[in-house]
Amino acid sequence: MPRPRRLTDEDVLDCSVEVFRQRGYAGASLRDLTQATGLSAASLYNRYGDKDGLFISSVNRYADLGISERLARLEQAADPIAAIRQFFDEIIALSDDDPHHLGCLLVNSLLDGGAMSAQARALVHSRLFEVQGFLEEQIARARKSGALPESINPVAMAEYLTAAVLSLRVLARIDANPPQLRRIAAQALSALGSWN
Amino acid sequence: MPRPRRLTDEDVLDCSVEVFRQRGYAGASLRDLTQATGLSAASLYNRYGDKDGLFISSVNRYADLGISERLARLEQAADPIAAIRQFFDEIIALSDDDPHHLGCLLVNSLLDGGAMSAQARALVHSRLFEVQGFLEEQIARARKSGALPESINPVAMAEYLTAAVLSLRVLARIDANPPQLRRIAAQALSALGSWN
DNA sequence: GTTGTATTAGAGTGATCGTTCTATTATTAA
DNA sequence: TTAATAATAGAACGATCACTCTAATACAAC
Repeated sequence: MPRPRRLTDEDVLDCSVEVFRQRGYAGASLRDLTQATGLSAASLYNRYGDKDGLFISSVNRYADLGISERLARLEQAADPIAAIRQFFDEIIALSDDDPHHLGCLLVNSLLDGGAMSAQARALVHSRLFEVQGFLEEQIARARKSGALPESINPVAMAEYLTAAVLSLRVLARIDANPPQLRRIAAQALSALGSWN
Repeated sequence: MPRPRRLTDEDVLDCSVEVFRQRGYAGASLRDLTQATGLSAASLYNRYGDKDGLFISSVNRYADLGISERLARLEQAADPIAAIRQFFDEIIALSDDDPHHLGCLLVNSLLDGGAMSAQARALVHSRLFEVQGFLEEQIARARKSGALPESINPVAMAEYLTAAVLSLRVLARIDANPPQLRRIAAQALSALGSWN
């Protein structure tokens, strides 16, 4: 019976995600956010409570689409090594299709010094490290199937590849070109075997 | 003939560097900065012009001590490969001795969305990529001396190792432990040869 | 229609932002 | 001493901050 929402949550959050990626937590003002989303301040506060709540919802929206969905799809692959390589390819494609160098909301927010809540900070951390869990799982799968030697430690290798992903996302925020990102990814992935 | 300064530039900037590392550009308020440095707002503005000027001076102070001085010293080493390994060791030692996880001012600022000037942003970029220049030079030296094979491309390898440094500094900002950083560094450095 | 309810726009809240002004202080050259 | 000069402290500036209040609005159930 109530008046219907003019904008869906998805539309609103997709806009706020862009603002937070561009300006960071402290740098994104409520004016920026209302202008970008098209929602008035009152509406934003009714829906999300406060700026921190909007940020948390934005992080979840970003991670659901950019990470969880992607990882769930890639986990279906028959070949775990191919899944890892595909993941790196997609990360680079993301960076390639980012003309304004917004970078990754999670990586940007990791380093962000703004006064976000401890809850928001923990969320950023945990959503980002879904990637490490995925990598660990695929490496363990590959080891079990014999595609990777027993001598490889899944935890250590996943840590290493996660670090490589972090660096790719940092470089995407600045001026790195796709060929450079591909070279770096190939070098990092060579730790998994010589057929790169 | 003028009244002498109560605090030296070095003292002031060492304090402002800490604030900017902790809070970022947008997150560091003038109140934070005056409290940390012990200088009144008027004094800060007389010396550095505005917040952006103070930030630029802070970045230069940080990079002079943390990067330029370090690289100049390591460039004196007889063995370029050892110089590179030593550089990674020192980066990890820095991260180890960072109980509040301030991280690297340059890397943090790279991703910072705050409204710093284009000049400040360019400065951060150029000071950080002194590292890549150093790595490239050492790799070229090692190749010339036969310590590295001709097949290694100095530019690509320097890009790769710089990416590894970026990831180490990102991890230092969060919760990475020294052994993890050492494992990641060793894996990255293994690209230079098998004696890691 | 009427009623009930969530949504909305827009003005308004005190607090804090970066910045500047005023007046005072501390020092040295003359 | 005195004059000249830069540094200082602290109050004050308008602007903007995150946030809230008030009223009007738009819809569904009845």
